[in-house]
Amino acid sequence: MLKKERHDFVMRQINLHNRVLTSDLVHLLNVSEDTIRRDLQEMSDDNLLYKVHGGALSKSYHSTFDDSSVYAKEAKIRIAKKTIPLIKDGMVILIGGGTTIIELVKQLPENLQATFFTVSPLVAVELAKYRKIEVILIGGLFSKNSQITYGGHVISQLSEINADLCLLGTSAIHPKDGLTDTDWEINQLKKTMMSSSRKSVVLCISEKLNISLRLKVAALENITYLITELDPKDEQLSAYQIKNLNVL
Amino acid sequence: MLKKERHDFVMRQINLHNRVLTSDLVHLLNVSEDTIRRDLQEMSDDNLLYKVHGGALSKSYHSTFDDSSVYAKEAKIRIAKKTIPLIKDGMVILIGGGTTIIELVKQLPENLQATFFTVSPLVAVELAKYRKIEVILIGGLFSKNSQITYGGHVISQLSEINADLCLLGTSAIHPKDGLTDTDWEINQLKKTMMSSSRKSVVLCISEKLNISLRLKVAALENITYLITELDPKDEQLSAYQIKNLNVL
DNA sequence: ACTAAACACGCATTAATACGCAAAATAGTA
DNA sequence: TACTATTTTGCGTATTAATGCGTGTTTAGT
Repeated sequence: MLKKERHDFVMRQINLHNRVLTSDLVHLLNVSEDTIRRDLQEMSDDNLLYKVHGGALSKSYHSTFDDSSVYAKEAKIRIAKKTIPLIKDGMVILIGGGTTIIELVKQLPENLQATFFTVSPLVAVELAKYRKIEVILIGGLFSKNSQITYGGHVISQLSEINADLCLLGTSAIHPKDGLTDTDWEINQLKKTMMSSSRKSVVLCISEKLNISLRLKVAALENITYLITELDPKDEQLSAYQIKNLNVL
Repeated sequence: MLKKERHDFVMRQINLHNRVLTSDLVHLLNVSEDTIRRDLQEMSDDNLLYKVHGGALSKSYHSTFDDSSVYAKEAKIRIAKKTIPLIKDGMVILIGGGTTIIELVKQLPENLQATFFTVSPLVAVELAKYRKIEVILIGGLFSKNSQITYGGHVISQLSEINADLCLLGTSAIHPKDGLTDTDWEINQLKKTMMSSSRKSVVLCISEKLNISLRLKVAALENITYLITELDPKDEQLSAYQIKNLNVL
């Protein structure tokens, strides 16, 4: 294989997954580590990628993506870490939008093999970086506010799905009022997503606890897992320790 | 065998396989390495192929992945500027994916009021920034390679639409072979998009000119506008000056 | 602070290339 | 046809590029 072809291959991998491992390339291209390293070095000199120990990263990924501005990122990563054990190979999963969900997706294990349905383009793009994950983006009207698709078409598509797990971010949760929201469309969406899957997981940073908004999405009883960044035994969570709801 | 015949042979090989090895050509054409090298050098000088150590590559192969860099950005903005007058208030528009299209979207006038259908989440997100634009994201399987939705569901949705305009980026365009592509799914998609709209606009940076790939999307005759960053009178475009095709 | 993996460097080997020149092929002309 | 001018080709030789291996060093993860 010609050097230029290798370079293009690497660029494809990087555009695709935002990262490549030297060891993978060695295996995929059947050349020595040195050759790969020299390739990466050269491409790095040409400003085509960002070289790191063990491989290389997409330049754009590294510069344009401003992770730092994500609010409460640490907490969201803690939540993600606790959520991942619930996701198993072969599952069919409905996943919502929002920054907590995006953070979760970024933490997924590299070799997870699963099918994800989502209404969020950004989540779809992020999920697409995983080689073994199949992504289905539910189409419809695109909401400028919430950056998700909505509308009757979306609802009807969602209701035809039979998923194992439903992963949702939270606007507000309250011991008595359960899961609530302000936006009618999102409300409808979340309801449908929950009723289309066997189990539902609600990801919630602690500051959204004990808040109640106007539109009810679901009662606490209908949630299977509630995941926050807090210790499950934390007293802030005591009001949520009810039957059938696993607080993690 | 005459030199011209050898050149044609090489071009066929390149259009077919995207590459040729010097050593293969020596064997296939029964001439010395020097002759092959001189041939390749000559064709490279004529901008017909991209010469590398060990052989030569199709120009399209070379130019496929320069997207992430700012290199072609100027050209893309020029293209966008020329395209905008074609877009009028009230139109229903099908729009594809790709960086040229993204650049176009970024240049749209703030007050444009139109309805856009797209298969690209990234384009949808970008379009959503315009207050008066309605965005419909066509849902389906999400392609990791091309970052667009594809599959039967997408096609059937698209075919129900009756749009005024169809805006497409280009993989390759050729005076005889018309619009071509390598990827089957994208090919299907583009075909459907074009047949679902009254007029079609092809945005094409000049380095994609005179390249032919394996799968045919459309003949030149079926394109309404071809827009490049070049002056319409540029000689590189003379082969595209045919009836019913407006070169801008 | 320790260990395995990842890395950089120099070197040898092989492959690919460029260059000059002479033989061969081709084209043009009387 | 014969003769010359021009182009094209192949070969020998020198040069350059690409690759893999051995060595010692650096790095990341625990």
